[in-house]
Amino acid sequence: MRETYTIGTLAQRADVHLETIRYYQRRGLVGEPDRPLGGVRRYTEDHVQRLRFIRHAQELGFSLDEVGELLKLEDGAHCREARTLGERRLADVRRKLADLQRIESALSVLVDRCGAVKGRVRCPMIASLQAAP
Amino acid sequence: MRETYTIGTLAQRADVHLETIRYYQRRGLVGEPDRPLGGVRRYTEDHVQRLRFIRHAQELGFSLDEVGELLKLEDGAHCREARTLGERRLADVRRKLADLQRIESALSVLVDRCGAVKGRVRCPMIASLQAAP
DNA sequence: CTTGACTCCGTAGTCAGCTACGGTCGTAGG
DNA sequence: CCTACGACCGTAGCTGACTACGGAGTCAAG
Repeated sequence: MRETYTIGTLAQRADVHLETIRYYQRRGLVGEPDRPLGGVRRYTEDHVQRLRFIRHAQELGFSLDEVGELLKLEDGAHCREARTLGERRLADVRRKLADLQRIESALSVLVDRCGAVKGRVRCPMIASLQAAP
Repeated sequence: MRETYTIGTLAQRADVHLETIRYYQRRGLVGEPDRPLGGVRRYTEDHVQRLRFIRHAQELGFSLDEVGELLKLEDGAHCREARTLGERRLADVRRKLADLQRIESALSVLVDRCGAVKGRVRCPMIASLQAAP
């Protein structure tokens, strides 16, 4: 028969903070098993899986709301919907990537110029921040 | 003589929300002029400049705490310190960039695979989220 | 001198994703 | 049976950067 865990053990096995599990339950991402007449809930390997699913999705940048959407497609039979979610995420990631790349190049120019400065010249980093709109 | 503005006008000229200015004041990023005996404070072009400085720094990814540090170097005479701040920021930006790039490539592979799927095969996106740790 | 727009000020709410606290109850080991 | 350790539960706090609200005061135009 299947092993079961209390919430603390589940937290350890899935490497997720206990309070985080309770938080996910409140958000409806993780189901709570019935508790036997005022007893203690027992979780199964399915719950471990689900917590891993959530973490994997988060690692790809999905928000918990989006994770909720993905969990509805858990049976793997709605690939088009999953793809749409992935595309949205990808678009967002690419936007952020472009932003960061602009920042990276601006910043590295400034840092380099600060390194090249000799004597009492106005600091290029500060000067750039003071520049017109 | 110099023009002065009330906070609302300052907000318009610097294109910053009025409450944001008050927030910056509380954080000590922007000084408040004395108010003449229970009257209304009057701001100058210097304040507009400072708000722009803050926005520029934020656009390079500096946090408001870091902006505070930068503002201490406003005279442009402490280039080494400014450079150090810039380097820290740059390191952080590059870390985030690397993270996002990993996400981008993982996600684009998955989206592509979802696009290539024919028939009733298990959705690659979902399958990947369900995969082992 | 009144009206109405604006300022001042403190406090509280927003977003996301947790994390913590504290009192009460269940339960496993000795 | 007693004692810990943990589960349960609601609620509150945290981060960062705002944004909103409400009541009192000020100021300029008409």
